[in-house]
Amino acid sequence: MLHDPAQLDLMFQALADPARRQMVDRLSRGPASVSQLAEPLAMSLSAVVQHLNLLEASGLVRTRKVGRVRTCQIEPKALRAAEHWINERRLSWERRLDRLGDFLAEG
Amino acid sequence: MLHDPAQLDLMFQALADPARRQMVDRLSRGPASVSQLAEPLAMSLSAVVQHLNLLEASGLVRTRKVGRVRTCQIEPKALRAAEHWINERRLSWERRLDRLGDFLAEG
DNA sequence: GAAATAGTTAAGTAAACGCTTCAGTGTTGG
DNA sequence: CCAACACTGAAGCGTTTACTTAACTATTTC
Repeated sequence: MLHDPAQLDLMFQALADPARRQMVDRLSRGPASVSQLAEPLAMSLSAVVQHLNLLEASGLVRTRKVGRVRTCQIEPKALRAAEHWINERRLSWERRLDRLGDFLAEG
Repeated sequence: MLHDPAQLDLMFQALADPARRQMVDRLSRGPASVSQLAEPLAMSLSAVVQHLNLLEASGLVRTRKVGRVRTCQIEPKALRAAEHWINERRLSWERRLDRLGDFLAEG
């Protein structure tokens, strides 16, 4: 589910925006309400909610509403999926370089 | 240089587009010319060049022109920087969960 | 040196994005 | 019950993005 390309697409798109990365950064230190997420950002609460909805649609953040406050959490599994995508490509490249090195050393 | 927030911004922005990720994926298997990068993509060569310029500006890809062909390579250091950003946030969250578990286990 | 190749650049366009404001909804405290 | 609180949703607006086409440059090849 997490490795499906559409979800990956949403995740990388979500991470592309500085405000959303700042929100993820804040959430990495612990859960927060929408207002708490909004506090350090120089934009309206409404804008923050829109960013939050994207983050949630991407799977990077899970939220839960109790009473009138929506509490937000990071979803580490989703972060790991994005991490993994990058890691695989980098390793693929580095392994290729290693093989090339071995080949040249054999000469 | 690589951890400067502006560069990180460019990297995540570059990775946000499916076509550009496909190009990175292709390059993870070895160097390629612009035309080779373009071949599997359903868009004009011109569009591919524009994507490539973004990838290069972000630091994710390095290119070098010899004669009339521009050869492209992945820059693993840049991939690692993006990977690292995500990894730090995920670990921060997971460490927090661990401490919480320890605290509850102590009771 | 003419034609094919490989890429570049500029201009234009439609759609997506990131925001704003404003008018709500549901929740809680006094 | 009513005011403050914590969001939510829709409409609108200027900017950026992802393309396109077309005209161009520089290099090979024949």
